[in-house]
Amino acid sequence: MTVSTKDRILAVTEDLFGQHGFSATTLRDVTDRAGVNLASVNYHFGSKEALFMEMLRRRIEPINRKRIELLDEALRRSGGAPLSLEAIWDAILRPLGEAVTTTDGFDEKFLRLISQSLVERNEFFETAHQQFFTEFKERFSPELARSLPKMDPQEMTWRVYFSFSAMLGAIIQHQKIGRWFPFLENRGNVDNMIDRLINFIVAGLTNSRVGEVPNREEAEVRS
Amino acid sequence: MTVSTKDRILAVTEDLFGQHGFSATTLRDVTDRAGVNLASVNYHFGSKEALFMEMLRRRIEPINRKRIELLDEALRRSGGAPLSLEAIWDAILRPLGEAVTTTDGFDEKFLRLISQSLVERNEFFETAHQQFFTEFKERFSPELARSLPKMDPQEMTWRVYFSFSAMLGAIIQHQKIGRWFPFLENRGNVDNMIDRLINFIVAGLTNSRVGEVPNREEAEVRS
DNA sequence: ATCCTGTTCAAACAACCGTTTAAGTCAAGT
DNA sequence: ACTTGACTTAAACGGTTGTTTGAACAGGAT
Repeated sequence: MTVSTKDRILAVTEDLFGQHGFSATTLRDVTDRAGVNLASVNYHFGSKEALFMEMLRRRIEPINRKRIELLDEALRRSGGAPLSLEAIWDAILRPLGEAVTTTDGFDEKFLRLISQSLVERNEFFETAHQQFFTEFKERFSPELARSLPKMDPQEMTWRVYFSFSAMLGAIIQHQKIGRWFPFLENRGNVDNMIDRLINFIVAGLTNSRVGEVPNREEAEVRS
Repeated sequence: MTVSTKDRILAVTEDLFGQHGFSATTLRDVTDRAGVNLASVNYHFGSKEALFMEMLRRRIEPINRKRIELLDEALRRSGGAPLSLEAIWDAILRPLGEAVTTTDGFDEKFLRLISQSLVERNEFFETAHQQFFTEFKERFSPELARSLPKMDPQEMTWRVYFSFSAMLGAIIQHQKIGRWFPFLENRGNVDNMIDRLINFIVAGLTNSRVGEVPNREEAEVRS
């Protein structure tokens, strides 16, 4: 089976963008590695920018579609009753987890691609992420509010922000996890990491303490 | 008072690197904006890479130095007794907070600089961050273990990883906070955000639940 | 006055960038 | 057989890149 020039270019672009970012990736790098002619990029995509936009769009859209699907499905099963925080964050994290999973663990190339796209200062890259967040605010935010009805909205917003920070930070830093914590078990198990991340996030969201940090010096005994 | 050519270059480099990253920042951009001659970069720093390394080194080193100082100080006050988790994370987060604070709130330029440096694939940039983590593992990690003596080391490591993810994610995503949550109060208050982040992290670290997510559908009632 | 050292300057260097061009290929449609 | 349209190709385009060069400048020491 032969792969089309277009797909060959897109595949290589994913790799190189994840490794070096937009500016440092040259079209000659892409076309040489893909084994296609330099001009075919401008022929099929119009420009370098359009190529990278198309590459990112193809990767991000399915994830967000799956997220909405999982949320709808959970709501259907609950009969419209408020969901558990675990179910909500499962719908957010599991499609992302699937997208970054290969047959043998994490897809480091794709993780780097996401990291780069989050930092890249470019109109499309920002609107692409912005688009997910409007979806999130409209669909997931009300569900979180229904599941934590007694929480102050301002406090809730901060905690949701930190939850997202933990999620995105975990992705961005993932390539360093092996170097930082070489003895960590289950490093390659995506579902295991997501389970642990959900536990961490839910604990932060349901924390009973509000306001300033007491910041006494001595430790209280904790289990 | 006149500012030296070297310092003028470094200041502009910080700005432009934060805005566009390493590759997309040209030396002509830097020297034009700084009002100095193009060749002065290679004269004072040797190369473009060396310039960016020096720029980052000058910014990161004081933060890590201050972190160790705060930890030592807290241990002196506690007489060597185990510290509260809040005190430990205060030592980690407060120097970072100071570094990204100007007279009127967050220093977005510097936040972007850190974000870029975390994703940039470059030998020095990686060893610079690596350096902090060896320091962290040798000094902060044992203190965390002393403060949570009953916790399984593997579980602890995962939670520390997520804590760092939340911290770095909060920095990287900070530029988007206004667009995502326009009605969020206290957005510009650095200390306030750090207080909230410490609460979030400590809740995640002290979470009593371990293992797989139960993931039932209906919400339990939470305060 | 002369030399020395550190710095600045305009100009040029070769290499590389994204994009365009025009000719060439090849299979399907008539 | 001929035409059409989609695609590929090598070569060139003008512009920009980081770096180097050698002359010019300034100020203190000899």
